[in-house]
Amino acid sequence: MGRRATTRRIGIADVALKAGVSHATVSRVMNGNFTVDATIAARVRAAATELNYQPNPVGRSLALGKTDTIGIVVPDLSNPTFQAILRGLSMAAAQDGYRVLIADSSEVSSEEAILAGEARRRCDGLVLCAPRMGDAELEELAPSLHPMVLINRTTMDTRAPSLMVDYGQGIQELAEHLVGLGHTRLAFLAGPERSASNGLRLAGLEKFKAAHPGIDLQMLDGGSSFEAGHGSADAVLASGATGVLAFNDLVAMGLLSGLHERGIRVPEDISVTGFDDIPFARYTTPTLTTAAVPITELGQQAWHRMRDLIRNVPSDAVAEGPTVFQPRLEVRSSTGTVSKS
Amino acid sequence: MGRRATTRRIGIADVALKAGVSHATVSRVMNGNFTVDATIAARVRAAATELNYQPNPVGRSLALGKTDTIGIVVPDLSNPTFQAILRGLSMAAAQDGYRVLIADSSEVSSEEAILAGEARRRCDGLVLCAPRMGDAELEELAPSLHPMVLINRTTMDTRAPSLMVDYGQGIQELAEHLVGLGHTRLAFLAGPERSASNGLRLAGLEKFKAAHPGIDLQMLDGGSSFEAGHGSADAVLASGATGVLAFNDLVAMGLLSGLHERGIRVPEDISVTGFDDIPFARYTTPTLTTAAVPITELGQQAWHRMRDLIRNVPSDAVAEGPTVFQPRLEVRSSTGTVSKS
DNA sequence: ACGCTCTGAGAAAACGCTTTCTCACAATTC
DNA sequence: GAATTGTGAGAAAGCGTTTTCTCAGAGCGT
Repeated sequence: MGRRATTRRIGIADVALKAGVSHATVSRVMNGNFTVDATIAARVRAAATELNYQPNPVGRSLALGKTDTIGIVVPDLSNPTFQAILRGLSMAAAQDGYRVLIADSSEVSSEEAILAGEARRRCDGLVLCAPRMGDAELEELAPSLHPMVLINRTTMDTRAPSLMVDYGQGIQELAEHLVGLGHTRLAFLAGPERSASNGLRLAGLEKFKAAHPGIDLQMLDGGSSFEAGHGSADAVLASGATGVLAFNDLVAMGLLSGLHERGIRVPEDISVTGFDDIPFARYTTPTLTTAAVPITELGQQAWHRMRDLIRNVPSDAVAEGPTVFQPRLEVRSSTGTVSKS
Repeated sequence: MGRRATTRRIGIADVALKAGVSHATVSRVMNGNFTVDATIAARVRAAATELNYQPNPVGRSLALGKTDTIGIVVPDLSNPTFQAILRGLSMAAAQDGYRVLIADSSEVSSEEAILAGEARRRCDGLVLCAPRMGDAELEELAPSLHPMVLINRTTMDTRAPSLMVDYGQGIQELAEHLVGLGHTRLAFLAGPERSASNGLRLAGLEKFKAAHPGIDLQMLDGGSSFEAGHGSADAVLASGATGVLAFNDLVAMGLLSGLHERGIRVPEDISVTGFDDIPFARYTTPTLTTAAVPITELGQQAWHRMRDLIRNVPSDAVAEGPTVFQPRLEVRSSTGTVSKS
């Protein structure tokens, strides 16, 4: 029996005593159950407001079997993409009276499973962003995590909706855009090796290569951060490419900065593209050509799917298969026609 | 009928049954209470792992009177500053096994009080970022929110630690920096009228004016966003100022962009400073001179203070008065010597 | 007047756990 | 050998709600 050191919060019993009724009746009044006589209800309400009574959510949760809270597992809270997902999710959930609990796995993918389970148990559902988690592990975990919404992953467990971004299509459009500007030597600054979304980009680029045999496309190791992009400047220059597809906007911005330091002009000497269209992409110099992903909206959608799951909306009333978000080519000024040299 | 909708989660009773002991004993074993015979403990543990038993956190919370969760109220999750605080807080709290619950007030300050109370009741403590909340309201609310840590606010309730950033000092240093470069006509792009941190900046600038009677310092209405800065470009030009102190980095970046569009060179024609040193500040063109606030560290500190509160560390063992973070002048290339014109 | 349904409110049983209480049994002491 | 300690585990009492069960008493028809 947990004894609180601090002054006991006022509970339903205090209100009941003050109103001269049983706590059952207080509960009924508080929950708008109308099988209570109007005068008594008024008396209870008066007592409640006078004592400033607020029901204890933990007791409530235990009795109702729900917490009005959903969890989100993110690999890295400093990444603008996950920040945006979190924002969209949190705002949409708040509209329906739900709160969001954060579980940041700090890129430690070995912790992800435990973290996810922990968070799930505390909440009514889980949004999982785990780009590095192995397929097998995800598959094994999925049933125990339901209700769950997946971001950029899929699973055999058909109960778990997936929200995907078509990175393959987006990167192809960016590549096509560069080709349209006359570029024939391209380079892709790849993201983290094991990242699922990097895989999708690579697959897209394979298709692109098949469709454009004449184009030279080199693969360069990169990363997913500013620093990675900044550090790749020399490798990019060495590659001789005139058009560079960065893994994402962060990397592109780092690259922009690295090239600037070396006196390379963008887009006159080299064209650079990003991916995601993070808020800052339109304010870089030059402004960044990128593939815009409606990421806040994705966060919102994640909540809507989750809501359907929680409310047990029959699955046939809901789109089956993953929901795919199409990136939109956003041409700005970091790309231009190839310079003849 | 296919599968049963209600697959009851396995609870302590199942483990007790399987191990042939009472649930009290299971609880003892799970909590490392050593008054249990070793062989029985082993049997219980075996049963627990076999059934993959995980204690229900809600039941646990109710019994223990704690949730291992803290809440944070932020006015706007899209603001990089609050994102950074959240990140620092979340990571530090995670180290000690605590999770963070988000309550985004979406700048609706009328909702802040209810939101804060709601979040507080669900959690063991609350970190409050409410720059717009009225002093009186905060004062009234404070006792009911304890344990609480305040960001950039103070209250008479001495139990609530405050973490403050010395915006006044920071803005003075930036102004001094500009004066040192030869600027005599300055402008301050003010933030939101009712924002507490804007007030601190204004107070700092008053001191600055007193110390530098010869300097012309104009106050311009601005805001706190990119768009606000972008939209102020004309007003800035009209002011004739050669050095502009923007409310924060976001505003500065917007201004940079607006000036760029108008063909104004920075820092040759106009010097611009920001505030905060958000991650992107070092990647703008030109890179942004700003006052660096150790904001992630502030988030971390917020947790440490909260932890002391929760653990009931005697207040005399802890620094009294608000903890003040000093911004550090970060000179980059958006400021330069004044051009003679 | 007598049984009948209805209404409304208290008593009590969940919800899933922790922890105090209690007591049987074995191990010590005089 | 009886009284006295320990030891360890079950029974039960919380924690603060919601909700089912139960049952007085009022209103109605015959």
